[in-house]
Amino acid sequence: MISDKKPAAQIFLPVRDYDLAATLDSGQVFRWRRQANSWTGVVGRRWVRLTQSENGILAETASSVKYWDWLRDFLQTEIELETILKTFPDDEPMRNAVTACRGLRVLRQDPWECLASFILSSTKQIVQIRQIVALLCERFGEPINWCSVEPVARLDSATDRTLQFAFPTAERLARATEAELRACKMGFRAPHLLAATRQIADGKFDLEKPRRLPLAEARVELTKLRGVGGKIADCVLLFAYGFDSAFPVDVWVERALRQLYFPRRRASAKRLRHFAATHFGPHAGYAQQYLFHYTRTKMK
DNA sequence: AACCAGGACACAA
DNA sequence: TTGTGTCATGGT
Repeated sequence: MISDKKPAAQIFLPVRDYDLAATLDSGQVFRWRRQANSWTGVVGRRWVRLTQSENGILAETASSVKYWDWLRDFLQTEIELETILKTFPDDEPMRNAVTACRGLRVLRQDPWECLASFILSSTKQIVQIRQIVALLCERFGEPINWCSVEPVARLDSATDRTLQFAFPTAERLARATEAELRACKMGFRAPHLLAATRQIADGKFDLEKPRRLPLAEARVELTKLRGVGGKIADCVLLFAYGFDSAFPVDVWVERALRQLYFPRRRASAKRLRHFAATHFGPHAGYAQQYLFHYTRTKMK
């Protein structure tokens, strides 16, 4: 296993209103580790360390890099956050969420990694999803170049080994057995992941197709995959395909909607869906992420 | 020590 | 259409 020890390339991405911590620790991605005010993770086949500063983000990679578009795209540093925030409804819950989570961004992930990760997410706490994904990468992922982390700044010494591997490809996972997957602690999600993986590896499902469809059709398409219902489809549509109006409703968001918008009323599930689909505007998914992170962290 | 977690699915009424 | 049981696993 090759370790360069020191980063081989770096770039400074100037950006304001970007909160790395809120973004990387808000349940969109599951492979990022914090040490001091740096975050280490893997994007595609690249080990990356990001360091927040006042005027932007310093990015360092273990391998040499010529172009950085893949990272700007992943981090979404080029978008005008202010423009998006202005489209949010001007009500008190939304104002509180935005104030509490200023600088939170919706990332643009690889569809396969996002899809597989969220198939593993059902009725799991985020910490546990991280564990499962870590095991999956260590056991089935390709080794990549990485840098060692300073022991002094290291808060989580046992877990950075997983960042020495890329996220496993669908082709590799398709050759795994259900027992091997269950050994990664994913339980009843193992047959789901395996079936979906094979649909993709066998070419029966094209992960590029949803990109070309309107939201509603893309959603139907994704739910053809085993283990993918409406909620997980919405996550992938929002976090990977860039459908900003996709609105995932998990237990936290449902709780937030009932609590913040329908206190002391027994809003039906149908009414809640209608509210979610109409109240939050063209970037509803973005608003959803603020509500999710807000209720999960700030409202205890 | 119960309770709960970024659900999906098959099936009932 | 809405409601139930089931499926594993570990943190709090």
